[in-house]
Amino acid sequence: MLSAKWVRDNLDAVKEGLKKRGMQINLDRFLSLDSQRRQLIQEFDELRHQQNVYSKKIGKLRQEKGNPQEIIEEMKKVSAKIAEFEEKKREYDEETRNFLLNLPNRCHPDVPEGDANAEVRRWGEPPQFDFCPRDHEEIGESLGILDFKRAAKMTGRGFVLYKGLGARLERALINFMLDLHISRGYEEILPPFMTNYAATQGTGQLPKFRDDLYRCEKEDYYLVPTAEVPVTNLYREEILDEEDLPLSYVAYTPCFRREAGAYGKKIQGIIRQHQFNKVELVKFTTPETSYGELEKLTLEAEEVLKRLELPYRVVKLCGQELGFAAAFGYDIEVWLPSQERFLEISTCSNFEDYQARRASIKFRAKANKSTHYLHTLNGSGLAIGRTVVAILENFQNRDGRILIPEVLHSYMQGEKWIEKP
RNA sequence: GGAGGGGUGUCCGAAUUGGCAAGGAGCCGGUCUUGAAAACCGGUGAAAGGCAGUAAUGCCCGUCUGGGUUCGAGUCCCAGCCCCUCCGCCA
Repeated sequence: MLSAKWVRDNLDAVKEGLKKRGMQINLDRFLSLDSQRRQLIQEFDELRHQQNVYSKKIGKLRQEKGNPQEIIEEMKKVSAKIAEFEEKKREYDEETRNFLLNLPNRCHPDVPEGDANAEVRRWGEPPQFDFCPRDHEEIGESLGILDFKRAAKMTGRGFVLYKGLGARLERALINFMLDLHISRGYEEILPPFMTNYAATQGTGQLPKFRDDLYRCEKEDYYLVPTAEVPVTNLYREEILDEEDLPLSYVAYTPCFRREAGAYGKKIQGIIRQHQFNKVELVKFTTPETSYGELEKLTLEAEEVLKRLELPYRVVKLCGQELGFAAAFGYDIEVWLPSQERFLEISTCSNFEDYQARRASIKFRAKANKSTHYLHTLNGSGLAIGRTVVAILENFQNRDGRILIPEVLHSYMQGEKWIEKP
């Protein structure tokens, strides 16, 4: 979140960000609340000061065998007043906190105006077919590697079951991506797949996006919607050394999302599921280096598509598409032959200090040992299910077989084709 | 799931019947030394926050977390979290 002080001092930037995001939030209400709150704090602190001074006097008097009864009577009144103020202060603090938790991050000046993303670059050529390309759902079912009906039977709508070479392809992709990122300097994390309330609030999913999460009621634990949540919370409430930054992590987790109210052709098959696999990249950096690191992280995610020989493009996210907690971000979109469009397969974001402030993650500066919030970044590298979609569609043959990308052969015990058994 | 023990700074660790949160290690500087270590001297250290102020600074908060009792809580009471030991269950 942003701090009350920052919002107060940077009203124009906050307004600009809200405008780009197309959001309406009443800042005047916040401002009057904030000034009332500060007035209250001053009076409250003054009373506390009085209490501290006189309490010491009472202690001293008692040691000298004097009678402090008169002061005690007087201080009872002060104490009662403090209790009153405390109640009010709690209300103000709560209201301020609620406001700030529901305020999105600011927008970086480079975030495009309007409601359209801006294309930055393209790689590869969409494949030309001398037949009508089928969509992944049809391909998957006809090859017997995807089973939606039986997944619905054991769980419900929005789940899928991978079989045989389909399951092996999914698993191969997870390992291929992890190995690639590890070889390029990322450290692997295998985190818990559930997080507690504080952690889930730290990255911005709570309280605003409560309805998008699966919750274990008894423990108040949340199934992770992305590895970003546990991995960013690695250092919650910690102070790191500047020399140790940037830190780069890669983590595989399944992701669980309720996705309430999403239907339609665009998200058919395994494009949007309640459970999907993802390999995620997370970085902790200093404020000075975060945008440079975002470029590197994005290229890292692109590298996966290059090696899989899948055509894609990169777009700069406009304010309305930008995540709630992000200040700036790119989408990587892979070519989808059946729909003749690009499909989002990775979002790479710089959260600046928004998550760090929520989760209280700081670093100690080398120069003067002062502490500052660090910057957090993340990006999918990549969403596994959608990568399967892209492979099935882009590498399909007239005869219904699927050519497995060469880099995956060693991960699939030499299999080169997915075909009907 | 049950029983017991514990949580104070970067680390170790005190604080009596409730009354200014010891001491040590470390860190920084110095003396000594060819250089270092050791020793000695001095300094520093209770996070992070918050409020006021141009600032120096002042004040509030702050002993795992949240409540409560009290003029006053590290200390007393209640609830919770985490760690350790033992018992039960268990892939």
